[in-house]
Amino acid sequence: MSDERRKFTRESAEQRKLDLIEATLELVAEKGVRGATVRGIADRAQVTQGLIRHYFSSKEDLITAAFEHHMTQMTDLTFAPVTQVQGTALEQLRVFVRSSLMPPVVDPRSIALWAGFLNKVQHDAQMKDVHAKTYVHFRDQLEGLIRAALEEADMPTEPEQLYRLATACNGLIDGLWMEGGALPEAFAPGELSQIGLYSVGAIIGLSLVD
Amino acid sequence: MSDERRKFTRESAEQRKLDLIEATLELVAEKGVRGATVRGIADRAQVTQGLIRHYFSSKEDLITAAFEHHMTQMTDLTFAPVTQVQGTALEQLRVFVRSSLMPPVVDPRSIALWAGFLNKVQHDAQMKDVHAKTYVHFRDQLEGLIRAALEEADMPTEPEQLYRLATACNGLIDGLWMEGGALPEAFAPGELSQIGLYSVGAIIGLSLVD
DNA sequence: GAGGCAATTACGCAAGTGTATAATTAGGTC
DNA sequence: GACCTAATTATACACTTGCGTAATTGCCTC
Repeated sequence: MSDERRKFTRESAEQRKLDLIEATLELVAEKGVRGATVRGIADRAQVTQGLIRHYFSSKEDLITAAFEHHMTQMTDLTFAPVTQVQGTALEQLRVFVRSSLMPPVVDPRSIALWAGFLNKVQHDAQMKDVHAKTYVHFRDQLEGLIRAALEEADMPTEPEQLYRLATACNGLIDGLWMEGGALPEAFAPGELSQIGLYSVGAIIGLSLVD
Repeated sequence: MSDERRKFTRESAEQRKLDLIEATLELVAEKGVRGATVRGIADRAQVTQGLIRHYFSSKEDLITAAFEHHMTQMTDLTFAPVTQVQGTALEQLRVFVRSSLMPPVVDPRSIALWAGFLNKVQHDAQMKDVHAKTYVHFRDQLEGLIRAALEEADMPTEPEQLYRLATACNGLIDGLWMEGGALPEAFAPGELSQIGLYSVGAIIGLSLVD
C-alpha cells in the first residue's frame, strides 16, 4: 500500500511519546495548560486524540511528562556550554552567566512555558518538587562556580556569605532572563549578557568583563 | 420585604465592576485566565453570570480590565512606601528595594497573576502595551533613585552607565521577587530584602545595608 | 502471504464553555 | 403607594472539553 493511501504509520513508543510531548510544549507555550487541549495536541502531533490516552493515562499525566522533559532540557541547555570550557574558574563562571542570558535560554517561548506551567507547579506536589529541585540545582551549580572563582583569587568563601552571593546572582540572572524573554525587543543582542557579567562581577567582587 | 427574601441587592456600577474585577483576579491567580470562567467569576462575586455581560462587553473585556487594575495596584503598592520617606536619596532607595522584596509585593498570588496574564500579554496588543509601560515606569523610577543616590555621594552618573545599573538592579529585584513568590518556603522573612539591599549596593557601588 | 495483535482511528457521551435573549425585581420618583 | 426603568436573574443554545469504548489497520512473525 502506498504511503498516500496508508491511513497512519506506526512509530516506536518513545518516538510517539516524544512527538506528543513536543506538541504539548508548543501548545502550552502558546495557550497555557488549559489551552493545550487533547484535540489540539493530537492535531499538532498529527495523530488522533485517542492516541494520547494510549500513551498517557490522562491529560494530567501528559502535562507532567512534558513539564519534566522541558525542565531537563532547560538544565542541559544552560550547563552544556560550561562543561565544554577548560579554562579558569572565572572563565567558567563567565561562560555560565553569558549563556544563561542569551538565546536559546533567553527566549519568549521559555518564559511562556514557565508561566504556563506555574499554575500546576503551585498546586501539584510532583511538579512543585521538580520545580524546586531544578531551582536548587541551578543555585548550587552557580554557588560552586562562584566559590571556585573566589578561591582562585584568594578571596574569602564563608558559607553564609557564599549562600547570599549565589542567591543574589541567581536572582539577577533569573530576573534578566525573565525580562529578556518577556520584552524581547527591549534589549539589543548581547546587552543582557553584558549587564549580567558586569553585575555578577560587582556582586561577588571580581571583574567578569573583558 | 426583608433582606432574607430579597433575591438580590443593587449596587453602584463602580462597586459591581470592582467586585467582578476582584473575583476575576482571584480566579486568574488560582487557575489562570482560561480557568477563570464567567460562571466561576460570577459565583465568587455572588452574582449570576449574566451580570458580567451587563458590565463588560465580553470575558475578554473583563480580563483586560482586571489586568489593568492589578498592574495599577502593584505599582501603587511598590511606590507608596517611597513617597512617605523624607530622608536622603540613599534612604529612599533603601526603602524602595526593601519594600519591593517584602510582602505584600512579594507574594505567591502576585506571581500567579503575572504568570496567568503573561499569555494574554504576549498576544494582546493592549495588554502588551500596559505591561511594557509598567516595566519602563518601574525601571525609570529606579534609575531616578539610583541617580539621586549617586549624585548625593558625588559619584559619576553617565547616562549609559546609569541605564545599565538601573537595568541590572531592576532585573535583580524582579528575579528575587519572582523566586520569593514562586518558592515562598525557601526564604526566611526579611532574607530577600537583606540580599537585595546588599546586592543593589554592590552593583551601584554604595552600601545600602545598616 | 496469512494470521494476530498492538497501534491507531472512529465515534459517542456527559459536563462545562462563552454568549445571547427574555423574564423578573429592586429601589428611586412623582 | 403605584409606576418605571435599569439592575439582575433565568434560561437556552451552539460549541468545546476530557474521557471511554468499540472498530479498524499497519506491521511483525511464521
